[in-house]
Amino acid sequence: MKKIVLPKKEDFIPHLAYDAVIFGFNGTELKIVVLEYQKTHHFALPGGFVQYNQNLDDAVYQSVKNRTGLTDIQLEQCHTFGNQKRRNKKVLKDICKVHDHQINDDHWLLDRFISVCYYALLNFEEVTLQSDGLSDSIGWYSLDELPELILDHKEMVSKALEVLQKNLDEKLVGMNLLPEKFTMKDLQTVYESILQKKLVRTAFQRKILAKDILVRHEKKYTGKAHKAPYLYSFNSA
Amino acid sequence: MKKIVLPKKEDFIPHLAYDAVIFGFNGTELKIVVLEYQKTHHFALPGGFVQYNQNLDDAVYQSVKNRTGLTDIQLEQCHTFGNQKRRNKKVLKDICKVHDHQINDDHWLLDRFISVCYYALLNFEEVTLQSDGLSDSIGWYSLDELPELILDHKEMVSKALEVLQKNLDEKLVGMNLLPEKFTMKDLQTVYESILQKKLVRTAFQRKILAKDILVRHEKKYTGKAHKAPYLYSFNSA
DNA sequence: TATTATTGTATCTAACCGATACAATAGAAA
DNA sequence: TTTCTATTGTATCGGTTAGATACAATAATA
Repeated sequence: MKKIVLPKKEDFIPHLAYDAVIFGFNGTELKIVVLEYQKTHHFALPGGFVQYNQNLDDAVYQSVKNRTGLTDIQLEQCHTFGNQKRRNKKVLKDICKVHDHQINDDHWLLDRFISVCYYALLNFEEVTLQSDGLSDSIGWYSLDELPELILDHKEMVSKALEVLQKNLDEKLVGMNLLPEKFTMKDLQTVYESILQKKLVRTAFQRKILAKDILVRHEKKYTGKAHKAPYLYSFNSA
Repeated sequence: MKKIVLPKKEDFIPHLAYDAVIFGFNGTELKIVVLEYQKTHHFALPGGFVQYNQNLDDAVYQSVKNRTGLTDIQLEQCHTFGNQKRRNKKVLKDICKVHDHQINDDHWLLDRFISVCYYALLNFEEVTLQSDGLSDSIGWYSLDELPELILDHKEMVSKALEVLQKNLDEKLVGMNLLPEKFTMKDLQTVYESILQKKLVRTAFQRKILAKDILVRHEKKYTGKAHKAPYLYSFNSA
């Protein structure tokens, strides 16, 4: 078991954390990044702490970038969770125990934390997930197959999805979740997995085309025995 | 000039504040509460700090309650402002100077603060505004007659209004802004001042009545020479 | 060449909104 | 009392939009 190094108190604003619900689309369904603290069976959203000389937004962006290797990330703030019971006592102690690391009861990470939750949208295919210094494993999970998450992280996922749904029609959400070129069906599947309901194909196509946000390219021949769909890209770039 | 007492470091979570955009409706237009630190010409949103054993939401609620004397308040979180430049140095020093109060450069209130912004909706007529220990004056201001506000408080007002607009159709916003009984015109004026645009009278009435959220009561005779409108109340209580 | 699944688009209908019209007031003016 | 005026409540017409249905145009297979 590798030695772990906890974040140092003097580097970060105390009692303040952030967590990110990182959404990716694998072509079929929406997935989010969840990490597991090794051997402890504690699952959590990726998160971190804010340095004294760092903007909150930048801290979150850096963290998501480090976790995923990507720089093209759509970040939106969802909600700040400030319940006084938000503390990591058991989780952190378990982690330290597993790693044979001494931790005092008055360690700053055992205190109460306020956490600002963000969602991130990015291109699933380009991601290579990186574990961090706390030596955890990390992976993609479907929304309906999430493991039990620590603290209020489950609530964060709900809130993130809720905010994402509200933003869907005005924020060109597909842009960061899809590859450069995609079919109308791809886009519809993205919408359906975010809204968690089926959409009417013909009405969806009509509505999206009327928005005038797509450029139509060549057809995509999949080898299947039916009419080939057009490829599209977003024209807003 | 009265002696001031600054909040004590040991009572509150450092670097964490909240601010509230308190909306009231005076029958004609939307107003918000702004306070002025006496003689310093610094105007600010009412805000405060979170105690170690206090939920964030509760802290904000208590603060708004203390400022307004009301308990029936609709509170919604808008956004958390985390720019590293958010510090009150000049403002606080000016206040202390005016009050002949010594403050050290390393005072905790001079540090960087992250602030969680909320909006509050309440019944304008029932409010009696209370100044607080920092000995400031406090009053209602129209959105289009706001004085210059400290830090990013102007941005907070914009964000609050934006979130309020988004919530307008699903959150029964009128309930806390209007008295128990009100006319259709009153409700329409509330909607118009929030959305900052004129609405079509007949369509508005039709839409609201179709929602089935109002109970119709007796007519309201204003003494004017025209048909008297009905009074309504919300039925969701 | 016929078959099959899928795509792109047109058409029909129901719901909804803005615009318009108009009757029903409540009080003032004549 | 009668007339007048401003406002309110509601009905109706026309345009827009979404769901439902229909159907032609494929791309590969049988």
